[in-house]
Amino acid sequence: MEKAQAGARGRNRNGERAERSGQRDPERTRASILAAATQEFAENGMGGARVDAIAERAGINKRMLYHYFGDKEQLYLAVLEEAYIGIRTAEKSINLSDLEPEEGIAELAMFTWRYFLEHPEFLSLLGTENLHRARWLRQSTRLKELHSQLMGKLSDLLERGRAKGLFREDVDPLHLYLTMAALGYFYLSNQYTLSTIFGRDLAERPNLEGWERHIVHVTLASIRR
Amino acid sequence: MEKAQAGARGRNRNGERAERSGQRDPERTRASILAAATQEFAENGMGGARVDAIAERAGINKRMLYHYFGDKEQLYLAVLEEAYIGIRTAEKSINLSDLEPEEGIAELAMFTWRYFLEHPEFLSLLGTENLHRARWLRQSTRLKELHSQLMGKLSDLLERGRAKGLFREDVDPLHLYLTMAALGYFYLSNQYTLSTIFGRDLAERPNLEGWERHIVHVTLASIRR
DNA sequence: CAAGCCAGTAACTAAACAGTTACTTTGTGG
DNA sequence: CCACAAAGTAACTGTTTAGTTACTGGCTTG
Repeated sequence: MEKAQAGARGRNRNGERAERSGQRDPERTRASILAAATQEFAENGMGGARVDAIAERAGINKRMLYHYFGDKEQLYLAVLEEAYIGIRTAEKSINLSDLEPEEGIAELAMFTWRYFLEHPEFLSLLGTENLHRARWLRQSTRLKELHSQLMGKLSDLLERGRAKGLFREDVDPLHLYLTMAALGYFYLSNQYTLSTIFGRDLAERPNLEGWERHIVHVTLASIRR
Repeated sequence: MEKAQAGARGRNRNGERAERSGQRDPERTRASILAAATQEFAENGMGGARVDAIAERAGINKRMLYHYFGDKEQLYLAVLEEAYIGIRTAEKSINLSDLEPEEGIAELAMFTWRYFLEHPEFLSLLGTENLHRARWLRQSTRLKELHSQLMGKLSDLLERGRAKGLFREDVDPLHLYLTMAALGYFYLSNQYTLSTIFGRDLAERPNLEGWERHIVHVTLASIRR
């Protein structure tokens, strides 16, 4: 740990070299491989991604990729893990305790939508992972321990809304989560076929804003008494 | 046309041979290649699908595949076109004129859900096509002419419901269609990662039935006055 | 009934691919 | 300051892949 840190920030005899991005930097190399792999896997899927393309994108020698990650499959798993960690981390920072139940639900619906909108690579990786029936996700002990923060917040809001007589008694928090996620995921992940078939560009600003309002409306309508 | 028909049903001098699956049968060969390719592309995506695997699955020589379809990409396009034709054909056979507006909407929501449930290969092909930003769908003149029957039926039901004062005035038929489709698509296409993460098998009968009821409920709740 | 076209086979090819070998360079701790 | 470990490079290897070549066998039409 200390060794890596010393190497990374380059405190050597003559400081010049290290400051200007020093020739060696394991952490930066690892990070750039991971970033390049995320792009490549998101754009082409597991079957279409090319190890050589990842190396080129990362500006490193292919050998390094095997040095840091083992093989293509382990690299893919690292990418998937990082993507999940990203959304789970973002979920943690939401604070709803000051909000009324309806406002809180609306906030969570918008959070999910906006996260999907800003992280198309996450949606794409989910698609690839599901094509393979969660083969790598199921292998990952790290990810199986990483529970969604959203479910707890959702259950809490449902309880508060129920107590106020606003929401129905029998709402399943999982159903509520799936509803919000489904509306955002489908619109974005299928935007290309949908835009082509309906002759209407779903990626245009007004359409995106209209769909965000729609998600909030549908989500709330589905749980109200 | 007449030539093909004569060849297909094998009316030759000595009828025996032709009856027992005659050695030559262009239409059957073409169909079995298409069926095998549909499976292979659905299971592995465009990047992961293997031409040799398709030939083996179809029980034909790889040469025939190039003979009938040109190359891998054109074969994929044929598979995609057939898949869309399948759902559009099924849509045509729905008759809603005898139903009340709410019943009709519920019927369409259930139709969409059940079609997705019974045709996982269609969902998978959509996923692959969207990964590639509708690259092949956009090329296909056949598919761009093949409009969804559902939108017309939906608009009609919305109009009737609006006239009866049941539905809101400002419902966008496209939003309604996307809502129904999103709820079905996401649940099924992402069932593997979702089941893993939430520790609850979404493919179990009671869960599937519960989700069907949920789709109908949400869809109707989203348009009611 | 023969001429020619279409269905079908097997073996091949060139390129792309994941992964490896053998080597050099750089930084650090004893 | 040197020994050793980790970071990095270039060129290679065996395999898999899409697509082709050169051929055989069977059906239909004039």
